[in-house]
Amino acid sequence: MKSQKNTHVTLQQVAEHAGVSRATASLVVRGSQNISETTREKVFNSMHELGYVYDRVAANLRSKSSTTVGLIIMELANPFYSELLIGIHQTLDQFGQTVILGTTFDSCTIQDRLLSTMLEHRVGGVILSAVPGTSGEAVERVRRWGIPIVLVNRILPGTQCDFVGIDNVAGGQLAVEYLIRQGHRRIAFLGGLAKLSSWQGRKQGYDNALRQAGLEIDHSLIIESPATRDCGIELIQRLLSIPNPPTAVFCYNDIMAIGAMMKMKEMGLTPGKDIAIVGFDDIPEAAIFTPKLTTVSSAIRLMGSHAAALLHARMENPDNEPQNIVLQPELIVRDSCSHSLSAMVPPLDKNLI
Amino acid sequence: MKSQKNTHVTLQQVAEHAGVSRATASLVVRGSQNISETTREKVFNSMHELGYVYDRVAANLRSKSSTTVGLIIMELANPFYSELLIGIHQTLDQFGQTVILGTTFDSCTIQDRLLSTMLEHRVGGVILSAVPGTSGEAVERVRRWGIPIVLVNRILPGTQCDFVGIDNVAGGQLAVEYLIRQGHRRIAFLGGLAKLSSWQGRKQGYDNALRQAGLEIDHSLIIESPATRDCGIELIQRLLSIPNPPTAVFCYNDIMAIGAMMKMKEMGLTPGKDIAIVGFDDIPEAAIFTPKLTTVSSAIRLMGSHAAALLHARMENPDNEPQNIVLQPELIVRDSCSHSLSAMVPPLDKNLI
DNA sequence: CTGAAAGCGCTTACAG
DNA sequence: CTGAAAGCGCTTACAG
Repeated sequence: MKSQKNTHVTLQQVAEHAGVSRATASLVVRGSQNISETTREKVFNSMHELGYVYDRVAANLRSKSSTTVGLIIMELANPFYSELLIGIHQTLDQFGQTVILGTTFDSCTIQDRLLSTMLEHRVGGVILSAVPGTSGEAVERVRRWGIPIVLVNRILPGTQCDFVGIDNVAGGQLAVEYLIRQGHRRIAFLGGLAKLSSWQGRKQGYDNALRQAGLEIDHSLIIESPATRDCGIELIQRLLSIPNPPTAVFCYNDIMAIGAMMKMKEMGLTPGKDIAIVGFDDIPEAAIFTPKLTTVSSAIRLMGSHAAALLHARMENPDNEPQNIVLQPELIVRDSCSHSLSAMVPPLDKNLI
Repeated sequence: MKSQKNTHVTLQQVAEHAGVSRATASLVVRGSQNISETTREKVFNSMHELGYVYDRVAANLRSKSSTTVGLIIMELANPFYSELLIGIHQTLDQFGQTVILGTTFDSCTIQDRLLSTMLEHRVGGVILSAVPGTSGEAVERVRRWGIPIVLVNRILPGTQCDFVGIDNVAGGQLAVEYLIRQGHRRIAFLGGLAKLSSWQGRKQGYDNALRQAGLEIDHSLIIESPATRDCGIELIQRLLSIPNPPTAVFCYNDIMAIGAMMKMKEMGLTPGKDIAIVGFDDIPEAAIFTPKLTTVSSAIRLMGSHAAALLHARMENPDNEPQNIVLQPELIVRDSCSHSLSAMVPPLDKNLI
């Protein structure tokens, strides 16, 4: 009657209206089996008539459950993370969980604050792409509360934890082997911070490929930097002005590769023709740039999807063994490294192949 | 002592440990002024010693408040929306609010479901980029629950609601006037769905600019479509094969413009030289593409930031007049439309300028 | 299948 | 500044 301004209808009121007890109404809302068809209908009718809205927050409090998951990433502006969010959000949605988002900008302080906030919000679990240098204590604090945590993309040494990531070694190797097959001998590894586990992996793959081809590692061709576009722009310039510049560049990630290619074009160079470029991640931008970027796919959405599934499994079964999911990368060949350079480089020693 | 597996510490226990009442402890946690320094310290010490974590969910339930905001957008894969999310998330963060995200994929059914979920989660407010064709009833249902709602980017006719968006008419006019000044006379308006308020605005701006220059509107140059990259690819092809093709194209948004330019390059055409292209939104990709896309900025992050601020203001002051924030667009001149075409087109009649 | 009671962890008055 | 009591909206046993 007086439902002009829907003053909050409670389950209590629904029960009274339907002529049943609160407990019964509660069972109906939660879809219990042991309720007669007629009772169920009576309750549903009352719900609709009164405009009832289930209060998940109250329910969660009482039953000590949770329908939210905390996601902590570096920043949204990086397409890698928005893709990751897409994957995570999509599969969490299927489990009826909603995500609470936090961005660290790679600051440990912010990450600590976010972790606290998530605990205060009683999240059912946390998906964390950890700031490099995160202490094991930080994740322990969360788990001591009985809140499961899965690490994504970035490994945390010394922590027994569910993890999902890409095989960076294989990825790096894939990229550099390809460049070698294209005839390149001087191949740079550009950008990324050496403290990141993903950098170490990719670098390892780079080393492996070079070594297997009998090529020497020239440390002047390996330059560290934050993995930003601007650094890509800056580093390629530096790299091309050294006495004996590389003919190919394996970039730490696509963002850097795109920065590098932009600068090259500005310098009058044609990426893929004058210098070969390979990226890592396969962000959407890689396919729209000219030339289209040859890159190693990180299967980002899939990674997100796995992270969500892993967390869900862990929430159901807290005491299982920690799982490690390592996705296999794939080389996506596009236009940023053609054969045209092979003429200028000497063939490999026969005995090495 | 037994804090191995931190069994949930409650405020009750903190109070006991500190030798104060529950009420006092509660006041301390919330930072009340009327507490003596010594009491405050005692309580804080106990909190740390016991490893207490404030339960925001319980607090919100009791005090009928909320620290979450629902955000409903079309999809995350569209850079426009991830930029919007960045703006919203950032300023909501400053207000201590966290966002619960939902994506509609432009389906009314999904949107209704999301709205319900948000209500069940007791969000303190909703920021909605509404599916075209959303009934006013849907937003009324939310507001009847006393939950404020702000519309972002897409207007909803007949709804009295806070709103923040861009001046699409001015934006369209800016773009087309620029093309006319560059010497173009046959200018297409490519893509977008006519049912979207933003399409109608941009189209209006297009009409205005043409009319003011004394140019006729040729309806064969106006093609509707979903605002996707693939449609951009498809439409440009169709547009260029008509008997008297345009020399310039104003695209509904940047995504379509990029699709169109990709196709043109594939066809051996140089965007900006053979045909001028202007986009709308200024997504990050616009600055990366070759040629760099000349476009109308939607000030996306700012829009998100305003939406968050508006919602916050409304939550504080539910009974104020609904506010309308209309951002002024800006033309970002880059490389996708040069002067080089001006030679091929006749000058404007003098009496029209 | 139902009802009465207790409780999730906090805040809200209100009397001291 | 403090304590005892009630209550936010729900779920959980448990006896019928």
